[in-house]
Amino acid sequence: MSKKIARGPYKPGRIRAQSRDLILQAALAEFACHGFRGTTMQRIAEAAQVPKANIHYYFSNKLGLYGAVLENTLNLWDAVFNEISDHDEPADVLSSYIDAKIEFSRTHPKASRLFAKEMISGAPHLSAYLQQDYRLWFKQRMSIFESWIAQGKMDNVAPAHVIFMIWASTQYYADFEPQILIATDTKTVSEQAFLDAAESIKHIILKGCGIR
Amino acid sequence: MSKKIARGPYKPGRIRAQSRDLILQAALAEFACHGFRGTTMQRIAEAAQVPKANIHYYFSNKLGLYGAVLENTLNLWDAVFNEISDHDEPADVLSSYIDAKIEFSRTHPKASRLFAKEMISGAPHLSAYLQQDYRLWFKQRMSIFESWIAQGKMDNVAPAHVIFMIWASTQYYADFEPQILIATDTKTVSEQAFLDAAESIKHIILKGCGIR
DNA sequence: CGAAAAGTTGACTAAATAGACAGCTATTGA
DNA sequence: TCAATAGCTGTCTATTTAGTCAACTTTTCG
Repeated sequence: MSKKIARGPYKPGRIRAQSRDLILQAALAEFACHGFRGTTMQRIAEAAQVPKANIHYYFSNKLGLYGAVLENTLNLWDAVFNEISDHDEPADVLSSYIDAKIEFSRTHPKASRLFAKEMISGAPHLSAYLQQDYRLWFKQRMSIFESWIAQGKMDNVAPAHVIFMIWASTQYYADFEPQILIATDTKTVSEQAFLDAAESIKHIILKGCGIR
Repeated sequence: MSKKIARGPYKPGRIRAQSRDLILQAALAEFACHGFRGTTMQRIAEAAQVPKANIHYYFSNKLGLYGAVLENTLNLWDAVFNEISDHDEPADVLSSYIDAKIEFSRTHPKASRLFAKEMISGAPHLSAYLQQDYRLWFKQRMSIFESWIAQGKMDNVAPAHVIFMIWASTQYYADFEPQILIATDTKTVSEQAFLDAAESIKHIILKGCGIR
């Protein structure tokens, strides 16, 4: 451990070494798998291959580290949330969103699992982060769905439940991977399986909502 | 704590007092919320209102207790799994199954969450329990779907993904309750919300699969 | 009844854990 | 070059935790 990176003018707490990223990455893996209380600083240190004391150099304490990991994760979510506002036709909007969500599950399974663990535990550390934007996003999408229904572009299905169904179905492929592996008797969920999943979900959601 | 129950002929480890159920119930709540490692025997003891040492009278150790809780939970799942073999028409079969799954989410949210936590953690303690029956059940349903497709009773959608979609959508209402509460800005998920969810899921899945 | 077993518990122990801290090395910028 | 600071780490400590144990109370059944 003797890697350093270029550093700008001295501003305490601004620019940090690579170790910080190693720690965040290892912490995400551990927290996603064992939750906040179930994760030990020692295990994170071992996974990141840094001494435990080094973690406490970059993060005030365990909760601080967890908060940093959560924040990283939520920024990733936001990117997917906002990636769908260009199109107008329900079929295009939902298709893109489902594709983006499935792709997120494939490329960021740990982030998805961390989020899921938080939710299942009652979101004890999450409320502070989302509250504001989250509801706004949800309400806006709800009203878009309602206008589509009014225009006869889709069936009169409760918009909230459609959104929940999309979230549930797409996140499932990251969060419940073992269940998929056991059921399908395979070792890994292939990229093709993710693509197939996206196709099936799109078919069922679009046709099921009477779109197009 | 001085309640006892009627006991049969003396067979060590056969018939146990009410405390055992209290402990199992408290343990389910704690494990479902904090996972295996994140749960302490002390907290379970407090929740069950028994001394910690009493837990170790009924259960060999923490893992033994967790195993007992898991087994209880999986027995509940099995009941739902097998509750759908009477009907023949896809619409009836899927409707009943979705209703049963949503009802399970409503009445046994903790069991659902415990199961979800296990899956997200990589199912470290679960493999031993299901493996056998689980795949069989899955394969049987898959072939039923395939025969429906062959008979033109439903669209050619990959059966596995349909099942995953039903599992994901129905379990979501138990596992991700906080996400629902935040999104819909409510305090609790009402029974009516569960019924609405079931209706929406049934509508989308059935129509989406081209059934009836 | 009364001995034996079931059921219960407070007090203890060994291990694990979060975090503190003093001292070390490497890098910076004047 | 060199002092100041960033970056790093071995060691220690107070606390929490799983699990033990011996002693206690209640129930069973001959």
